[in-house]
Amino acid sequence: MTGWEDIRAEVLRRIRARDWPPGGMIPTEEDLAVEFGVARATVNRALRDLATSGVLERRRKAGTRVAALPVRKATLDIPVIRLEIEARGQSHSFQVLKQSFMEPPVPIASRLGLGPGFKLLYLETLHLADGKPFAHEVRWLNSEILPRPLPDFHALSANEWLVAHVAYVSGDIAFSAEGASPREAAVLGVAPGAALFVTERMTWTAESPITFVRLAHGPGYRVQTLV
Amino acid sequence: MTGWEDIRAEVLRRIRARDWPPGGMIPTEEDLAVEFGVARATVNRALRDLATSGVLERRRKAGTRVAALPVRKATLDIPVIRLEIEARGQSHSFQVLKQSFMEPPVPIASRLGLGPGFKLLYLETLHLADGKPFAHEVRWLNSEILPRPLPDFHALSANEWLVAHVAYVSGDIAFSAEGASPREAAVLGVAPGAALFVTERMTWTAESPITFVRLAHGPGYRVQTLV
DNA sequence: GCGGTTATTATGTGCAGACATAATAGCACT
DNA sequence: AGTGCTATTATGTCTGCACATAATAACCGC
Repeated sequence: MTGWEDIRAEVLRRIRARDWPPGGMIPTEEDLAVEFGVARATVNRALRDLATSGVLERRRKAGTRVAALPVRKATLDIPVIRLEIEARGQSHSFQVLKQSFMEPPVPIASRLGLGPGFKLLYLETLHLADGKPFAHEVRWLNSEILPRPLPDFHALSANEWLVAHVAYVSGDIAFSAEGASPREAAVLGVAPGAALFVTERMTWTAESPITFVRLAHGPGYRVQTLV
Repeated sequence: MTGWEDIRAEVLRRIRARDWPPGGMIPTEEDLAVEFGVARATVNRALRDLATSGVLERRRKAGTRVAALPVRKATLDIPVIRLEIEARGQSHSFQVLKQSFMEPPVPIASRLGLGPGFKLLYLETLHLADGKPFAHEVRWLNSEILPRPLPDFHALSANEWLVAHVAYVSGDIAFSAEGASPREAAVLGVAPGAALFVTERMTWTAESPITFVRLAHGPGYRVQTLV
């Protein structure tokens, strides 16, 4: 009956009821274990979970306190774009607009840690939801990690091919808002300068960069999450 | 020497090295426990952690498999705006531009689940970083949950006052890109229609809405996270 | 007082064993 | 074949105990 989730819920209730006010200390794991009649490990699991979600702050010896200014940790699911569109009940398709092998612009090369003269595979793709423009994708790919002959990115999106075939190690994601460039405006069918939701991703293996992607989403795009 | 984090690292290495390919099954916890010479609970901790970050998919009896299309779970820290600015080494200040008591527009009222005629406290605030406009905040507050007399939101921002005094239960956050309204453009000092990064939050107690906030961030604002 | 060493303490993590639970696979019966 | 029960199995979680670790508190010599 009293699992660690029940304990977590009860602790959360006391915090929200201000039994344990923000910034205040709460009892030790051992005290709570006695009170709830469970093992300390069970209390630990509950409190650890609340700590990772930003509700509690824990330090050895110092004890556990309720976060004064809780840093809300929102967990965003970032699915493959095809699944994102299909989850809305729409059908996904895409067109490869451009494909070439060339030197990237300096800012991108430097962010990927590449010296001058290093050429990358450039791919420009338009993603469609129910046939209507959904997002504009610009991608730079390290061709050294690709097999020969090059895979056919017209058949399977570069994203999904990479997920299936290339071991990644690390990466980062950034979100921002940017005005549509003339090119983006034309491709997405919006006015130049229109506000686009942009996500940029970089991924790496242990040694070398894999890819840089910039996805520009048309108006109305929202990323949402519960807290 | 072999803690659960080492096991997690080794499992991740094998996944990324394609020893265990996407979509494939991995050995049972018990087998791995024997192989690594640790208790099953330790393996469980490692695999559970990888499952919550989207790398593994686990089901009872069915076993554990490597996610075929890993849904990257990016965890965003959403701090109080003051801390966000101070973390950049800038100083935070704010101005309350408007404060009144009135009926919210229909879309906001309906999203908060309020009937017609229900009045809310309206607060419009400009947040500054080193004295320069940083974000424009529009907030609707359920005045029924506020003490009388009303707290002075000129001294302490509404956000921080709420965090310190009101028990919340649930909420959601959404991110989008929107063109600057004339009002926003004037206040933030940007051109009308300029792309703004907008975050909208709603929070609730168990019974009633607490607040709706819309934060419009000026150009250059980015939300970033490692994966 | 002051600075540095030592003891104490709360959390972090480990182990072995146990039972719970969900989902599959196999079997029996129609 | 199809259906429904049962056995099996991998993960989920709990207990009780142990030791590790980090940070505070107490102490001591000067």
